[in-house]
Formats: sequence, C-alpha cells, structure tokens
Amino acid sequence: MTVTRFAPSPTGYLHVGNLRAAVFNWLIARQAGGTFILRIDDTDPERSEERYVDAIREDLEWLGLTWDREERQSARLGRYEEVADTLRADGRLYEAFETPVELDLKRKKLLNMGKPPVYDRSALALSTAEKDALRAERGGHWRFKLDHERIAWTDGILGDISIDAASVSDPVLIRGDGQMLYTMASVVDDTDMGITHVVRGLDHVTNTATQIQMIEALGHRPPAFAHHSLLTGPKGEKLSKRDFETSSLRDLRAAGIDPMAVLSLMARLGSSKPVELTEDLGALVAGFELNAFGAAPTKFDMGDLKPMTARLLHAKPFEAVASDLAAMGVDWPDAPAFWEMARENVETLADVATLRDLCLNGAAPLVDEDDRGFVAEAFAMLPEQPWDSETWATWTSAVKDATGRKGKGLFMPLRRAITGMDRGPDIGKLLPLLRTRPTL
RNA sequence: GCGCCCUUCGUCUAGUGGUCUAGGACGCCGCCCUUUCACGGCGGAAACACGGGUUCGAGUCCCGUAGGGCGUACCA
Repeated sequence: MTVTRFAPSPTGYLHVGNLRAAVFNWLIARQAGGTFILRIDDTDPERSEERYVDAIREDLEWLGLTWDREERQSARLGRYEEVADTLRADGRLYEAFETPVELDLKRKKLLNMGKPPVYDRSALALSTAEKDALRAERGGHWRFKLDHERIAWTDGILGDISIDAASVSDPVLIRGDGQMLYTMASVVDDTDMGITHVVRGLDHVTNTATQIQMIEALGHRPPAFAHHSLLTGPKGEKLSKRDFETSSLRDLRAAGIDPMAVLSLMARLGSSKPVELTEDLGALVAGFELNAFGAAPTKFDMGDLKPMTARLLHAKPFEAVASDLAAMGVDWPDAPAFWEMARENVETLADVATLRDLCLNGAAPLVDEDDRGFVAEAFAMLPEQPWDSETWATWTSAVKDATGRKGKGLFMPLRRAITGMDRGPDIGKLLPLLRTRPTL
C-alpha cells in the first residue's frame, strides 16, 4: 500500500515553490491507488496561523489535488513525548544546555579554524550534578545522538547518495521551552502513518540523513526518499521571498490562470518528458514518472502559464466556463454564442472583460485617414439591428460591390473600426452580439 | 570555510566509450492553410562550461578550474 503525504506548515500561502512536493506526492499516491495525506505541520505555534490552514485546503481544492486524510501535528504532541521517552531510554536523546548565543559562538570559532560548524557534544561530558545545576539555572534542550557513520540511501531522483553523519550536528528535537521540533514530529508521523514514499525538496537532503537514523533507532524501515530540485527564476537566479509571495497559488488564480495549466507544467517541468497540456487529471497521473526528473536546478518562468492557460481556454466548451462567465456579468441568453466568439481570443479568463465591454458598449474606432470615407460609406450600408450570423457576409459583399474593395483592404479597416483592435474575434460571430451600432 | 547536489540547443532534457555529421519536446524563424488571430501541415536556425588526463577512440570515465543551487537553526 502506497502512502504519501504533503506536509506544509501553515505559515504562509502555498506557492509554486512548495507546489511541486504536493503535486509529486499526490501523483505517486494516485498512480498506485494509494493514500494521500494532507498533514499540517503546525508545531510552531508562533508562526502557524489558522487562516493559512484554510488557504492551503482551498488552493489544493482549486487544483483538484484531493486528499484522503488530514492530520495535524499540534494534535499529536503527546505522541511525540512518548517517542521522546523511548529515545531517552535508548540513550539516543540527550540533554544539552548551551544557549543560542553560546552555540553561535562555538560555530564561529569552528568556522574560523576552517572546520565545519558541528556541535561538539560537550553536554555528553556533563555529570549528573552539573546537569541538574544547569537545568535549574537555564533549562535544557534535547538532541538526537547521531551514530557517526556514513548514511546512504538510494534516492528516487538523485540516485545513490550518502552523507557523513559526523559532518552534521546532532539535531535538536525538543526546544528548551518544550516545543517539539519538525524533525521529531516528521519522523514520528511518517512512521506512525505508514508513509511509504517521501518526496520533498533538495533542501531536505541533510534532514533525510539524520531522519533515517532516527527512523532506524525507532525500529522502523525508512520510506523511499526522493528529493526534487529547487526552482530558480527564468535566468537561473534564486527565487526570492518576494518572488514566492507574488507566485502564490491565490495570485495565479486571481490572474485567471487555469489550474490545469499549473498542474500540467508542474507534473513535467524538470523531467525528460515533454510538458503536455491536458485537462485530464487521469492522463497526468498515468504519465507521471518520478525518475524522469533531473537533479539540476529547474528554471521556472511564471510567464509560461499564460499561453498554456490560453490554449486550454481555446478548447473549453461553454459549459466548462459558464459559471466563470456569469461571475463576470456575462449571464446573457446569448452567452454561449459570446463564448463561441470570445474563447479563441482570450489569454486568460480575465481577458473576457474586454470582449464583454466591446459587446456592451462598442469600442473606440481605429481608422486611418485614408480609410475614413470608405468606413463611413460601409457603415451607412450596414442594415438596422438585429444582426445574425449572416449579416457580416451579406454586408461585406454589398460593400465590396459598392466600393470595389476586397480582401484585406476591405476587411481590415472594418475590423479596426468596429473593434478598435488589429486582431480579435471573428467579426461574423461578433456582430450579432453587439448591443450598440458601431459609429465613426 | 566545510558538506551534498548540479552544469548538453533560449528552456526542459535524451545520451551509461565507437553510425553523436549529438536526438526529442516547448519556444523562435520561414513557408503552406486561413477574409484577422489561433489551430494544423512542412521546413529551418540553435547546445556537449573550461583545462588536463585515461583510451585506438570521450558528451559519455578520472582529476582540476570556473559557475550555479542547497545545507551547515533551540525554522520548516
């Protein structure tokens, strides 16, 4: 049974940076017919906010990434304490008393000597009496005692990889104030919940090494780990906090980006398989291959999502967008005809507004001085409303006979005068939708 | 500083020593189709970071250099 999880911490909105982990884990679970768990990592009460929990659910639903179960770390604190006791009994969890300032000092000293800033384990040398005194004086925190050996695993994306445990500080699992830390909670959850596959960002590889030891210390077999590359900007620059803030899923949604465009891109970007635009979640699931992804940093261009959305939109039947159109005020009886005219000519749903206004109020005509007389003559020949799907053809052919103009010279000036644009919708389809008669 | 990962067309990549004169996809350019645009069809330009070595032979193996990402928290 395959069980995966997406474990965001509710400290902000979901953005393209953490979306990959969600998509990959979801795809793996769905492909295997397994379970996908949404796990809210809210062990940090100071930074976690309930509104972000709601936002995460909303964004995931928008994308169609449904989850089978929801878990909360804040509800499992007692369980983490139990496991901590086990580790203490096994001598794998030890109390240390350095203050953050002291630790910082030690690190800097090591760094100056050209050595890696690894915790020196001096707490291990403390006598019981010394510990009691320090505990009374300033309280202690708890570290997991790593076995100093090379930790190796076969990564689903990176291949064979290993990290020397001696180059890593013993991770702090419980803070001085008693707060359980991510590393601890994550390990306990993953083992308790039977997680079989963990896909997360490359920034977690060192965590994975220490967590493998913890999992083994608890008598479990580690899940299959895979670490995806991190996204950079289009020029290879690192994505800043600001980039992430402007690339939240909420922003994409507000900009009229189609969720399937996002999913289609995310399921393939950085892999050897071509990005294929699809409306079909099943196709996405079937075509997913984790080991087709590379380890190199992946350039991501937000701009790619617009043309993808456009292509998706061009193919959408009216029923698929009816409610979106209604929300924009296009709840007209001839809304299906409107969509027929509009869909080929919008990049995002947000662009519908322009065409809506064109139908409602007409446009400021665009007319070259040379064409002025011609357009005036043509407009005079335009019959009274209502217009139907034949109007354009009969009208222009009459204008053609009267003026001798044909081809581009006939159609372009009329298009520009009616729509105010050089390119745009099929005028034959547009005419019956116009509420007002075009004027010069 | 130290550790881990990475470096092939603009982009994502195929490539596990010998038809690699480096393949595909997206994008781009051109032509065709089309009373706009788009779609579609056909064609084109476009890449092995650099330097050594191993070898009869290197994009492919080794070393080094340069560059990039990540980590090095009582964050996640």
